[in-house]
Amino acid sequence: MVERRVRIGELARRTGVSPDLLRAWERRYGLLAPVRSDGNYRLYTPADEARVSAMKARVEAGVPAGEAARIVLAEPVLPGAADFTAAAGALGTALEDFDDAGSHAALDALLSGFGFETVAREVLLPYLRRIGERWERGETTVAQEHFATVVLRGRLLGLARGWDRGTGPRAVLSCAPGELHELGLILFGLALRGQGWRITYLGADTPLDSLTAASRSLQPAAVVVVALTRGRLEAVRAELGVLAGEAPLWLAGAGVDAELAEACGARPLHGDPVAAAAELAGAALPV
Amino acid sequence: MVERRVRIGELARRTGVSPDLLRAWERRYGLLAPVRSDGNYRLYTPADEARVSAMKARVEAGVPAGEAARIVLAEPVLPGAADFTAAAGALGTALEDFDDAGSHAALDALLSGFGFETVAREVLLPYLRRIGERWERGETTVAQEHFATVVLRGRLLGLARGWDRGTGPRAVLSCAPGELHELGLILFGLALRGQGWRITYLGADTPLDSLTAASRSLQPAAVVVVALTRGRLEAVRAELGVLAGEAPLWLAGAGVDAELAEACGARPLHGDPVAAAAELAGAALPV
Amino acid sequence: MVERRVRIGELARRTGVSPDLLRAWERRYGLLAPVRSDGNYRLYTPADEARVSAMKARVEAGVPAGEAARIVLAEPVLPGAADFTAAAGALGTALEDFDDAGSHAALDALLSGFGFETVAREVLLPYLRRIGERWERGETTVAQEHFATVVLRGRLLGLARGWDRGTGPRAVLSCAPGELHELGLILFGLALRGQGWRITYLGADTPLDSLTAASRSLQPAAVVVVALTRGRLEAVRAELGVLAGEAPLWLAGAGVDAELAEACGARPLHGDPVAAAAELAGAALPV
DNA sequence: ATAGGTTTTGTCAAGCTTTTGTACAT
DNA sequence: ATGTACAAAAGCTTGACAAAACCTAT
Repeated sequence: MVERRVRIGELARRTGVSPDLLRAWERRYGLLAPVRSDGNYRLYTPADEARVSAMKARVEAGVPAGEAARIVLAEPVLPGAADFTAAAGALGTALEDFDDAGSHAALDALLSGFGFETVAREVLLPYLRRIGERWERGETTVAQEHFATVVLRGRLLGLARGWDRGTGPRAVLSCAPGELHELGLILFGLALRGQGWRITYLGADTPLDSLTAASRSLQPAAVVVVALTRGRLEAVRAELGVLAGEAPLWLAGAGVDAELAEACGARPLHGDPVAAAAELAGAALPV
Repeated sequence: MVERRVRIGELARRTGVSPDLLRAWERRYGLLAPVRSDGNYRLYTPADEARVSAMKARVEAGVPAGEAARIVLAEPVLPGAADFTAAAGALGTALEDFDDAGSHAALDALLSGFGFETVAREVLLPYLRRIGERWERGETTVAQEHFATVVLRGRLLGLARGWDRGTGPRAVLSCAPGELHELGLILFGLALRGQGWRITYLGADTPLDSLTAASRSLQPAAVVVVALTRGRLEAVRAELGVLAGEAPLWLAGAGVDAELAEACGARPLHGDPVAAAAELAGAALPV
Repeated sequence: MVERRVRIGELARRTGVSPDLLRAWERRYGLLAPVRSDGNYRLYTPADEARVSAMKARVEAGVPAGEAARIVLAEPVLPGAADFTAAAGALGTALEDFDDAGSHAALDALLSGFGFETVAREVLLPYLRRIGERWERGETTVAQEHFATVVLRGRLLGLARGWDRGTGPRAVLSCAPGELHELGLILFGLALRGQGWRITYLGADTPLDSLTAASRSLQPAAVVVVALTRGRLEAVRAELGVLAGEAPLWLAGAGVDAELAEACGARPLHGDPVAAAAELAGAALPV
């Protein structure tokens, strides 16, 4: 295993603790003992990052720095998977570090210790939200977001294997034409699968006629179209209306509102993907 | 295989890294070792391009260039395609070595690459069969088998989480009293879940009154009792008869034959757990 | 366990009692006896915070300060949590109803909100104790207990994933031959993992030769054997003596007493699984 | 409650070194 | 293409400082 090591400035950026303070914590409390590069630069590992984050959290909670350091140092270096927040933090760190193996390990720990819905709601959705916000503020690099997306999508699709089998009601899922963000849609599908539904997944940027063809051929109990911006749906408002005439159509995502849904003859889903899946499962069955 | 090779300008254009910098990375960190053309031009392969992209992504994420190069060079050029037999072999080795984490990693590789039913049929069932044969021949249990059973059981129960949700028919699964081998029953449950059923799992060594109580409370579409030896079932033949009177009872495992099942008023299931699950799903639904 | 301690200002902010008054209560009534830091600062524990809150509530209710202090000092310190009891109750209900998914959801809520050790101590151990008492009184097993045990076991083994990784000392855990109650052993393993140990888990009903083989192959810092009844251990007393000769052997569970342990050349562990893990971690390390 | 002294802790400065992308001459 | 050079950015160490928080005693 090759350690991912960063210098003090990067650690400072990631943790929000200034380089000066990091050095002070090292000098005064022995909080960190980074190895040095040839040029005598400090090199920090992800475990160090976890320590600093823990320290910072305690200090912000009002614990004196010296005490916080004592506590952090007394804790085992490797927290067991039994610790939810630690595992969630490890996932974030691994994704930031382009650490493919580490990301998978952290996800494994989370998913084997906790239910999928909890992991989705408490870890994955907040992470997606954070990426979105950072992207808006221009803080995250394209490469980083891309890496995280690829890792998560691959992993979630792995979980999704065989999700179209069984005897439950069937749902056909797609992103609106032009809409490329599909992680939320996959989470939605997995949550719905957890309720016993069968999923037919068409993925990102699905042309409306593909969707209509699938709908005609499968006669699903629900057709779901997701869009993060309103424009994507308005552009195909007419076709959606046609589709709604022949299948139970649901619209989801931030680009949806009640007015638009009604205009299409569709029904809106609300909230995050996990909540929306519960809403659909509750509402569609009695029909 | 003839490599498609490009010159430095083209590589720079593709990766967004200037030619000067590419040369600097080669000189300082040995990141690349391109072959030379007749005119002493550098010629790069797709693997080189992958290296440069990985390097660039890390540097943009804040990792110092020297560190990034060290990491990129330490990684295998192409992450080996998941090879089924290799992963299966790794699983066997890890289980022999009492290596919990290694076993999980191997199982992860198998399950993320090949789907549950394949893994069950090609790896887990043969393993169970081998244990069963040894046991039949009266060979003393090999020490590692105990560990392996515990690891696999924990892992499969992890896959099983939430398997009673949904709208499908419900099955209540149990081992006969005294029967401790439950791996097969878990595989059976997972295969049945794959068919859309809901599973209530009572596990090894289930007292008959526990089973009867669960059956009354849940009114399942099937109650399944497993035993590897005939004696376990004969010992509770009377109670099984009572249970069969109030619920659809199925018997499975090597300890079952048609005569015994009939005598109890139950129906037999045949073959390995995956096959038996298919049989139950096919036979129980039309009822 | 490392205490989280705060200084007087933070305690004042948290309780709404001024630093001056806190010092006065200490001087006049001996309400608190905080330890001092190197620089002679007072350091308060969460128990102190509970005391101050109780004191404040009484004073505001009109009780004279001296009287209030006397009452508070006579009371045991117990921090309560309403959220916690609600989630614990939901778990109990779901387990009673054979509701697998509901049980997992309740466990998710507990584990992600309160941390493993708290949940173990406040929910799971009392549950085990209740089962144990019923069993001792010879009451027939309630059907639900069987289901509950299976669910909890699967869940805890999920949390245990990867618990043999890391660099800490290694422990090999097993139930004595014939001993089928393994929930306590898993809790013990998880608590020990929380102390930084690596765990190799052999589970219920472990033949002595399996245990010996694992011990020889892994050379652990501790081998632990659990039994709830004394007979299980006496039946293998000779083999335990041999094992104790080649590895540090510890015995735990209600079936252990000092005399028996000494006769085997082993050392006894006391109290519930979490306490026993702390005992082992404290005693085995200096060796 | 105030006064006067001590401890804690985040921040800064000066002077020097290392890293790393880019530039230029041959 | 090669080899050398350069300069901006980032780091290192030592030492110090000052605001906030805390102590005791009156």
